[in-house]
Amino acid sequence: MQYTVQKLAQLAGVSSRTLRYYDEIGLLKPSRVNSSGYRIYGQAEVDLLQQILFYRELGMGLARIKEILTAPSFNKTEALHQHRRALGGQRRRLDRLIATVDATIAAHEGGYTLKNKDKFAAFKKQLVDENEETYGREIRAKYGNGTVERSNQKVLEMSPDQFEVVNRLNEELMATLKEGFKTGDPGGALGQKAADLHRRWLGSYWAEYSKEAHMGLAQMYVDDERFTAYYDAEQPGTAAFLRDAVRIYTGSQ
Amino acid sequence: MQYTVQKLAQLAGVSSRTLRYYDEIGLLKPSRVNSSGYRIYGQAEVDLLQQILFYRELGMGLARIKEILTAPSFNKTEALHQHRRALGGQRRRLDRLIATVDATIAAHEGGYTLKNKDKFAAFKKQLVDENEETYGREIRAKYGNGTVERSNQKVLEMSPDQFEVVNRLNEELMATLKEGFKTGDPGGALGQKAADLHRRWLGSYWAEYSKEAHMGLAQMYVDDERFTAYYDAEQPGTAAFLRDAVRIYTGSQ
DNA sequence: CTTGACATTTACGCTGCGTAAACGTTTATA
DNA sequence: TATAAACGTTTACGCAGCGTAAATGTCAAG
Repeated sequence: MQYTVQKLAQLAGVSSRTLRYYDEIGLLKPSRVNSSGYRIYGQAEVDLLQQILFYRELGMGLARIKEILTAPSFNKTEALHQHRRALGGQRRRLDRLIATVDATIAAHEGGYTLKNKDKFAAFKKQLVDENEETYGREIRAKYGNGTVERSNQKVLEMSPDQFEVVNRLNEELMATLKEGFKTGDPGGALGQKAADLHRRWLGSYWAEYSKEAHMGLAQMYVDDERFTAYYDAEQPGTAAFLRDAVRIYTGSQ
Repeated sequence: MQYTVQKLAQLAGVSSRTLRYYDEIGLLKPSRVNSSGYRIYGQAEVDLLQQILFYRELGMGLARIKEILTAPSFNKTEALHQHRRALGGQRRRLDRLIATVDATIAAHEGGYTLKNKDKFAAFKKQLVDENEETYGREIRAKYGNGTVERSNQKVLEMSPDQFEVVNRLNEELMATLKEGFKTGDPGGALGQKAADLHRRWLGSYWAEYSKEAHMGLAQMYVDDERFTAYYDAEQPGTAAFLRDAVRIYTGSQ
């Protein structure tokens, strides 16, 4: 059985351009080329193409497929395992994305559709209440009722967009802290970046900024075990690292 | 607060190239350009960049992000819903890929590691046995013991690679049948492609091919309700469509 | 005044083809 | 048999989102 590009393309359900491309990169060469320069494929090439398409459907790159299929000694099983790990990573990433999108949608729907307007408000209110319940007394004792009330008010007034920014800032802060902690130097670039992010994150909650208040809050992260637990969740010592970074950042003492 | 490219890049955790690119495509322009041509960004740009990066992390394209952020009237919620649907599709696709890779790995490990050599063999044997149990009597009655034995033997001798090809052929056959069925024309391109795929799929099981045997098998797909159920699973009438396509393909009657 | 660290623009490279242009070959039809 | 339609060929740009030079200008420090 002999096939021209078009025939093989139709048989395999790909475009003729694809076959020419595979020829070009040396992935699938025709068995011969006739006197007019036409590519002629035989049964062996059909079978090989099936294999190529199989691996392609698994989401593998053509270069990888070439390795697997052309080097007979290539360890296909190991390649598959590696690919499987990559896919697993992709899925975890996707799941995270989906969760975030869902949360964002919930916030938007609450915020922008009149029908569910209260939903987002309730969402934020719950956040404020939770915060009050968890940290309220200490923060009020330390910063006074006015500061806390203004902070809560600021959260309640946030638009979904601002809310996103805050969440992103927080995520970035945590990531920077994680990296910075590894360096062990709160005065280093990462430590100071973390302190700066923390200041900006704080700016989303506090109406006015002062170095003293900033430093005071950072100190509380170490003094109050509930804060410590939050920041040390992934890596013990992170809260202290942030406190030290903020101390340097604010130039305290 | 004023930032140059590098500063902003460091602050946001992206490369300066990225910021220039965003400027180039009009996604994020600096607040001003100084006399030396340096890009200067202000607080507003920092905030906008945060939003851009937020949507980027959701896996959105920059063009889409531009729409969302530059057109103030753009329906963000709808865009998010749409994106959510796309992500859902991606996850379903990923899950399918992962299942296939896992199955392939199982076959390979059985086939190639000595330790689990029997596993793949057992896998194939089970397939043969199941087949025997389900269709054995009819097929033996129709084609004789020899044909069935040789078919079973062929399956048992398959390498994992051949196995993959067969599975892929089957998938392609089902897909082509599904599309072809919509056209309602078993003599059309898709119908005949399905018949050809079916022949090639058959070639993986049967030692020798004959038009009569091919046609006979296709007829059985209609006569035997277990076959019919298999092919009609997604769309009733598919088995008959395949029978008709094979009738034309083999030039029977 | 030099050095080094920044900034700028221009432009090619990567993946996996789609799509078009410009042109030769085979096949079917008038 | 002439011609048109349907195929084949090569060359090459385009897509997304930057990475990575290369060539060159600017700024702060020693």
